[in-house]
Parts: sequence; structure tokens; C-alpha cells
Amino acid sequence: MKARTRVAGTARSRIIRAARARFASVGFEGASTRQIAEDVGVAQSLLLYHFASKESLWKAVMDDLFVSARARLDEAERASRDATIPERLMAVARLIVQLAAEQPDIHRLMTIEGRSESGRLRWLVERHLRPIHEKYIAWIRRGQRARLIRSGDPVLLYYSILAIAGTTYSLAPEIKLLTGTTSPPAPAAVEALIRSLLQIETEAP
Amino acid sequence: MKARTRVAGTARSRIIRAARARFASVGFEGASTRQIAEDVGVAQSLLLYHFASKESLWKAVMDDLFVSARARLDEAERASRDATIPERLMAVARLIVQLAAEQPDIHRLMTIEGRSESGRLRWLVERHLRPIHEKYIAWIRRGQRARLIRSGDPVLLYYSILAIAGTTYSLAPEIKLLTGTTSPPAPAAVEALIRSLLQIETEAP
DNA sequence: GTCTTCCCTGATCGAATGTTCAGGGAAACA
DNA sequence: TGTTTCCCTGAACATTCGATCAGGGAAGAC
Repeated sequence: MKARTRVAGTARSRIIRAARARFASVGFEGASTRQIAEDVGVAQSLLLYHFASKESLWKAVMDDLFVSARARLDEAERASRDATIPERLMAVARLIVQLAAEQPDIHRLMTIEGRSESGRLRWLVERHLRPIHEKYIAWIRRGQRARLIRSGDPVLLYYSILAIAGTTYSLAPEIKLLTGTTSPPAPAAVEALIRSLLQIETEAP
Repeated sequence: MKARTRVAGTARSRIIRAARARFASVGFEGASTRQIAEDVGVAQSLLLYHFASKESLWKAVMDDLFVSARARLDEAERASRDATIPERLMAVARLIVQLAAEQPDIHRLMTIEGRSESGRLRWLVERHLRPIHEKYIAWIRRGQRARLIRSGDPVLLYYSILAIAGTTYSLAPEIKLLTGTTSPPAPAAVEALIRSLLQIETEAP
């Protein structure tokens, strides 16, 4: 049983990993199950054995992504539990930048799905996005009431944070072609930009 | 002759418009020429009469986009010719926000192509992106030398400006599902965020 | 009038798409 | 030793893909 599930587990998770890369680069409609199967090195029919359909595979990719992301977000929240609201927000922002730097596919997947209304987007919003969104919008509002972060539409601020956090990593291929630079910016530099955006003063050392 | 070219012109440009929308929402691979033809109300073979291939159609869409965008950028530069470097940058940023608000497809098209290296991306970089990129990177450097805008990697700043400018409009469908809001933020609000990001003081009234 | 040019359609091509299905074959259970 | 369970493959399905081609048909040139 051990060996069986281990082998099965790796096949399944390798499919999810390959599918994530394909969905992130060419989108749901552009990705083909045969391509993904070839990337993994298995028969194409295996994808539809593990996942009932291409859409189920996509949902599995998203679940896999958000389960680990939300776990790390909870951890960052707990670790900064005693800090001020702006610093808690910055702790979360720092993690988001880190995640985007480690796995740029995350930002690619999100920005590729949010641009047109679809059943998949509705599923994603209700299952994963809404709880995260509402929590941090509330945080921003609290910080604004205390006059510790800049005023303005909280939703706009929230999406601007996500945009800054992910774009440089998400568009790395384009930036590489333009500048020749192969090494993306350090997360600390991106974090500093978010601090400027929110007009949060840097803590005295 | 007049009527002929007029009719032909509208058919061709209607194809470009429909193709832009499809490419922007589902990407190059996900878009199908038959869908685009159906949107326009013409035969699919007409697309390949006007444009030699699907890729030629995509290039025509991009040319159409950048020709008008670069004309408006030149105009904004000329209008702000006597201002300081930071204010000239903000004039350009303001226009970019306006363009993104008017035609969110622009930002969608750009972010969908820049995420994976392809022949199309190389074509786009060399034909349209590089001249714009290099000009404004130089502007940012000049502003930094004069200590009028914040320090930091100019490329990172440049892409952060683009990210903030476009993301709220690009992800409007997602934001609508999350918040119920149908009206996207005013360009002035987005512009104010970019000003914070670059740490440019607002001019005294 | 005829001829040419140009916009456009319909039929059709081979290739690729997502999905279904029958069955193989090894490990776990009896 | 059967028997069942589960991971996996290969063949096949109808549909859709981008692309090709022959031809219609109206407008301008002559």
C-alpha cells in the first residue's frame, strides 16, 4: 500500500504541477491535456482518470495552490499578531511578494482568470478569493481609520498591492528580453515599493 | 472605389476589433478564428483572406493598438514639454491610466503575452516595446539623479507603474464578482497611487 | 459592351481537441 | 491461491482547429 500510494501520489501531483505551468502560460482554453500529459510523461487518458475532466484538473490545480498559500498566510498573520495594523499588512504583503517570486505561476494564473467572466472565475471567487479579499480589505479600512495608511478606495489599494507584488515576476520573460537581466528584483525591493504606495513610515531601527 | 474601400475597411477593422477582444480574454492559443469570424458576422475564410494567418492577424491587432497608443504618448510628451521630469513622467502615467481605463484589453493583451517566451513576444518587444521602454527608463533615471523621484531599480518602478495603471481595469470582471461594483475606479485615483509610489510631491495649487 | 480587380463565401483538408471505453497488470486482501 | 482494488495504457469517438482552394459577384477600368 505504501509504495502504491506513493507512486500514485507523485503521478497525480506531477500532473498538477505540469498543468499549473501550462494553464499559467497559455490559459485554460489554450492548454491541451495531451501537452500536459507529454510534459509529465504519462498517457493522456491518465489525466482524465485522476480528474474527471479538464475543468476538474484546473480546479485541482487551484485548490492545490490556495491550500498552501492560505496556510502560509495564516502563519504570517499569527507571527505578526502583536504588531500594528500597517505592519501586519506589510507582513502579509511581504509573504505575497515572496510567493510571487518563488512561484510566478501564481500571479499568472490569477491574472489570466480574472479578466473575463466565466464559470471558473465564479468558482474561484466563491471558493478561495472572497475570504482572503474581505479579510484584508477590512484590515486596510482599519488602518485608514487610524490614519496609519493612505486614504483611497481599499479595493484599489488591495489590487495595487497584488499588482506590484506579482507583475515583475509574472512578466519575467518579457523583462528578460527587454533588458537581458535574468535575475528578477529582490522581494525586499518590491516590498519597499508597497510601503511607499501605502505611505507607511519605515520603522525606526 | 470609395464605397468599396469603405465597406472593406470596416470589415477589416471590425475583424481586428473582435480579434483584440478574443485574444485579450483567452489568449492567442485559446482564441479561435471561427469564434472571431462569428463575432463579426463574416465567413471564417475572410479572416485568412485579409490576414495571411492567425499569427498575422494577431500582429495586425498589436500594430493597430500601438500605432494609436504611441501617437497619444507623443502628444502627451509634447504637451508637457516644459514641465519637470517627474511631472512629465506623471503626464505619461496619466495617459497610460486613461488608456487602460478606456480599453482594458490593452493591459490584458500585454500581460498575457509577456508571461512566456515566444516568437510573438520577441516580435512585440523588438517592434513596439523596446523604444517605449528605453525612453521612460531613461526618464526615471534622470528623475532619480535629480532626487525628484524615489530611488530603486528603474525597471521595477516602470513595471510597477504599468501594473498599478492597468490591473484594476484589467481584472474588472473579478472585482465585479467580488464587490458587486460595476464602476471601476476613476483614473485620477489610480494616478494618485502612482504619485505615492514614485514619491513625487503634489504640486502646490 | 468586355475585362480586370478585389471582397467575400462555402466546401474541404489533415491535424488536434476533450472525452469515453475496454482491458492490462501489479499490489493488497481473502 | 483466487479475488478484488486501483493505477495506468492504447484505441477510438465526434468535434473543432488553422489553413487551402475554387468560385461568385459587384465595382471600376477600358
